[in-house]
Amino acid sequence: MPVNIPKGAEPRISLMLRLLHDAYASAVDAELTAAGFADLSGGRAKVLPFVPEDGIPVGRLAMLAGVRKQTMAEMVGQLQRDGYLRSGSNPNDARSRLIFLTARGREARPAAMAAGDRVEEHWKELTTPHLVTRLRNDLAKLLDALGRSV
Amino acid sequence: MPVNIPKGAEPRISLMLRLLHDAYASAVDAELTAAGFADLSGGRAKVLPFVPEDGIPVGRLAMLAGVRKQTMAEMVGQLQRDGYLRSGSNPNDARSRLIFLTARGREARPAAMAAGDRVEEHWKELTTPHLVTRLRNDLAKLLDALGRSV
DNA sequence: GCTAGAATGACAGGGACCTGACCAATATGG
DNA sequence: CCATATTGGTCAGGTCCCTGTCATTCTAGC
Repeated sequence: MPVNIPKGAEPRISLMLRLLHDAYASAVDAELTAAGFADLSGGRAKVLPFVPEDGIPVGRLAMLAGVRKQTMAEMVGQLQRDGYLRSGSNPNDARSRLIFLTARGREARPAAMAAGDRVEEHWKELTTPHLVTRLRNDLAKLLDALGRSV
Repeated sequence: MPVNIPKGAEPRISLMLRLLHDAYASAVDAELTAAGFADLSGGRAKVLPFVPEDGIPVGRLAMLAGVRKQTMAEMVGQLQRDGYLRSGSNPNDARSRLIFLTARGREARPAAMAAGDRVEEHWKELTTPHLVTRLRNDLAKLLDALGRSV
């Protein structure tokens, strides 16, 4: 449980962003464990939804998931080791390899996709659907204003 | 520059929280560098505002800053190495040592406090003051609902 | 007084990200 | 058609934060 900060003066937005992000991540982990994929941590699980049947290169996957390609390469490596993904050669480009889902990966994918949804649903129950929707919109607007298209 | 994610379907709140947090952190770093404290990273800078004249133990500092005491111990170690903090013994408790600001620390403190404010100001200019305030409130409400008092 | 439990913090290790420097293969254009 | 830029990926290293475990010290209840 990641810290309780004392009631008092205005907390920094930065701190709240981090705490909320951490809360999200551990909630996703809990969902995945409950769904029988305990070895699929939140960080790695978010990769699966972006892997199409006909394969995808690592760099593209990184862009979709919003991380650097080095990070994605590491995640994909672990997911391969754990049997969720496999890689094959790319006939159109000898530099890159294509990443595919394995049978286990296909099994886990719906759970991975649902986990995030469940967390957001839970947040809506804890507060109001409106608040969560507004939060999402405000985050998106701010990121857009900062030059990160979302 | 931390990734541009493609316009498209709903981005996960989790992703936006992380991207925004990263944006905040690098903006703070930029402010601190501009203020002449290039060796003071955002992570460490947030410690200074919580160090009172009469000293404070590491664990308490951790609680105030919203991190684990191990993390704070590490940060304090670096800040000591870089001359922003010093530690003395605690007359009331032989287990703990008290952390104090050095002259350099006292110099840096206003900059550290201002940096976060400046970033939030900038965000208000980029969007609207109302949006940022609302975001802050919504984050606080959600954290509260999740059992993290803020 | 003395001992059970709480609190302070140190040590060891891990996870999810990042930047920078680099190589290999492809695409481009003069 | 060959020099150059671009793109796909890897290697090395760093940041910020976490958990778990352990020794030391303080504080109450008996």
